[in-house]
Amino acid sequence: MSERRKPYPFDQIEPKWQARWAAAQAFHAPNPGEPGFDATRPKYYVLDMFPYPSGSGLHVGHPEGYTATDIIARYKRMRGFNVLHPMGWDAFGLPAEQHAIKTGEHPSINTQRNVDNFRAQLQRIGFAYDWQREVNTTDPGYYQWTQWIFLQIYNSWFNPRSQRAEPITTYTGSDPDSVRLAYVAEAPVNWCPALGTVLANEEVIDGKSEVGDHPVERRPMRQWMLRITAYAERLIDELAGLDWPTGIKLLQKNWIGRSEGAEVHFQIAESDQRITVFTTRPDTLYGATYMVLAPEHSLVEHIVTEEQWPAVRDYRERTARKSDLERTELAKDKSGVFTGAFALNPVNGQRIPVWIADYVLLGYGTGAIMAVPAHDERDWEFARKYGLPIREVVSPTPTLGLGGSGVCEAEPLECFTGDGYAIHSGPLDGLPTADAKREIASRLTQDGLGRSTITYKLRDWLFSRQRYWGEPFPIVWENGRHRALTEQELPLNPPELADFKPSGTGEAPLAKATAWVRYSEGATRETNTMPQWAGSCWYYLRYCDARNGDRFVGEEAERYWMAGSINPQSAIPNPQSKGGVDLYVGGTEHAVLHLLYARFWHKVLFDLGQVSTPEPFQRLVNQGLILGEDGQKMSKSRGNVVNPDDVIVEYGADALRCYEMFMGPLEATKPWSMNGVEGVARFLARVWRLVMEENQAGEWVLSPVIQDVAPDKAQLKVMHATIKKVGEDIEELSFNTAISQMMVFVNAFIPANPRPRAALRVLLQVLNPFAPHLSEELWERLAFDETAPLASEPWPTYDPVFLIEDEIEIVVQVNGKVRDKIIVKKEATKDEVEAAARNSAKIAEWTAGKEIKKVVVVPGKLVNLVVG
RNA sequence: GCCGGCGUGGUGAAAUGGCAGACACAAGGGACUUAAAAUCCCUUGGAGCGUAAGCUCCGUGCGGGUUCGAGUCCCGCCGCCGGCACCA
Repeated sequence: MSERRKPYPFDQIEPKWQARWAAAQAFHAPNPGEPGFDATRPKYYVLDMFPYPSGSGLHVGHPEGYTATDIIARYKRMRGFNVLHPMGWDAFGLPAEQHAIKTGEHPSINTQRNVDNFRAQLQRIGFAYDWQREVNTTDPGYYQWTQWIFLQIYNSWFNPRSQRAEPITTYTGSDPDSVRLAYVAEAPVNWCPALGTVLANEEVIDGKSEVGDHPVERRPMRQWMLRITAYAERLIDELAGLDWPTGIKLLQKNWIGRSEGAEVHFQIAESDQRITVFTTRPDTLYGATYMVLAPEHSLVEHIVTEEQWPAVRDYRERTARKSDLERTELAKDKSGVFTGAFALNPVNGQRIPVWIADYVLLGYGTGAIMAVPAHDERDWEFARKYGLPIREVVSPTPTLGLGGSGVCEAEPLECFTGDGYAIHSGPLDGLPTADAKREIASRLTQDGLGRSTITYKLRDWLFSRQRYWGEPFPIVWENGRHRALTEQELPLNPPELADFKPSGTGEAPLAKATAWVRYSEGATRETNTMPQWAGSCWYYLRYCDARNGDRFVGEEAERYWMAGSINPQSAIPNPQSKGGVDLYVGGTEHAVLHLLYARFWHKVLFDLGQVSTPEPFQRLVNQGLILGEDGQKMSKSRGNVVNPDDVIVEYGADALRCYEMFMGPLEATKPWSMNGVEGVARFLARVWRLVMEENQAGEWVLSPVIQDVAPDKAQLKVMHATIKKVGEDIEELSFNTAISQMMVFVNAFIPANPRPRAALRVLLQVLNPFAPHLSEELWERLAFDETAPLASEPWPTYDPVFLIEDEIEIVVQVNGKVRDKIIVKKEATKDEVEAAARNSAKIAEWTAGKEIKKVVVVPGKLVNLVVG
């Protein structure tokens, strides 16, 4: 690209202001107790989802959300808030480790390089971050506290009576290890051979790893788990008070998957064993014609008959070998094997066969079901395939006279899964489904055969990884038992290694550091590391007090930034803030993982009295995806990735910022357009030329048309309308329309001669959050304030008086169609407006010879004449 | 299959139930210039009528409904995008 003249010298003014901000620490927010802290101002905490500093640097998707929060941060500062607006790095993760495996270079070196690059890129965009609060999850001063929080979790249990986490010392049972919020379990896990590690359910997509798309198989392994299921109820209920998009709330709700139903116990015939099932349709109990256990269910070996053993064993092995992917792919074609055992239906003593089948999952409910093929699609399909009986017990309509059970029980022709009325169900007959559920549950409870219960899809969080580049667990093993390190032993640093490869056996890379693993005579360290989510579960808390060496966050700082309270006695939030992070902006990809995990950790810390709000993020906004110029998702392979650095070189950081916001609504998915960037750059150049003009020598000098004259009436209206609209639009995160309004302003003032200084002052003030470099530069050149930068000016106020016209245009409609426009005085009464409308010659034409049946007058807006 | 979200000019989009298309992009025309770039001005939803100022009709995915009035609210479809998916 040939060097062409810049429409305005952004290449000089942007680095100049960035250097000044850095030198002055212009956007540092002091904590309570620090010099410069102003306790009279309310707090505003505006947070970005911190990035993983990848080797490829920023793409234009990053600055979308970051610019939105930056505008809010700068605006709220001007509005008199103490603004917390920090940035940091989610720097543990697989790519750095894989780079280390390839090159032998320690992952911290590569990570540091990437972090430096990301920081430089963000600083070139001119974000108003408080860089003194920068955090890095791989910094020992940070992960020390990640490990510390893990210990809080490890040393707690969930007391079902209080419904909260309590120190493990309050547990009075015999086996505290069985109730800890962090525990070890031998469980079938998602093992990914290619990555050499296990993965959380959430990290497995369609049977393949989310990272790298490698196949994943089930394998039983000893793993650390976090008891997030204990919080299932609260994680759902407490969503209600949050200002989150309803879609995200629903996603979390569905992920947690609460379902109400009942547990029912079935006795195994000729055995002392019993099977407990979970069902949401206990009202169909009379229709249970067989049972199914998950193939891996521990009861299987106790009940299977000798002659069925070979078939059962064979089926179990085949199932175990199947990856999740195969299990999903084969979902359409159900398979199973009869165990040879029979169970007794607790309500009628009927003998029904017990099968195993992989359409029943070990991890959900009790891992066993009663099958009611007449009223469940899956059971229906299975029963048809294996010729099992189908018994109808719910009728879609109240059928009178067919109540007598035992008679006339022809198999139904199709499966009916809706609600209806119980039939062939003894005492339930005739009851609508909801009543039948209640009735049977109370009967089962009375007879000790079952009870009402609630089940969740959510599983406990598999929290260990066989990786090098993660937080080591602050745990040692002695005589087969785990115990916690003391706080004084933190941070526990990972060992130096020459080779970062996983062993491939499922043993973690840390196991290779034998000297490190040996803790003492007879005690060894845990060799797993924590997943990447660990560090991001609490980084927003660390920002509140990022350099605190004694605590994960100082109490006073936490109380102020999270609860808005400067009262040491209580955490009663400031009425201006609902508490928590006031605004959190990030992508939808974190809707269930990060946001659920972080809420869980926060609630544990809240229960333990470590933080003062029950929820971390009060308001959440998802920015939409930015597509490539071709309308496709940006990717290296498509070659449609836009690098913000290139945009800055060509058009400047302010143009990048403004274009990102002008593209469309923040939450919408929208394609990039370089032409669009150019259009916004043109707007900024017009702002520049509103103040500056080029002299004969080609130098930029203050425009002589700028004079200290009073703006005229029309100009005042534009000025005040702009202050009003830009302010309101920022509050609503409607940045694209705010920029439109500023364009209207500029279009109105470009022809003005003389050009009133006062008008320019207003424009620079409202433009500042969007284009901070340009507006500061012009502010300085116009010398509006010799000492203070524009960024610390208060937001201008508007006077509605200037928005009202003396005469207003009224639309006159006939039968809802616009037929004329009339001008009336602003104080005209309804009757006067109506009279004026009737007086219009055009209207007379349209209403000639017709009867005016009705007149609607909307003051200041329109008159509608209804004729017939 | 289930649950969300979205359908408006050539394009990105705007519109507390009250003039559909603000603001931009692209396109076309003009001014300035030796020329180009930059800049400035004008036209630009579709169809039709008029020499002209202008006027008329149609138009927000499709079909109904509520209302004086619907892009906006309600019901039923169609299409696209995202999430979940044997969850008993």
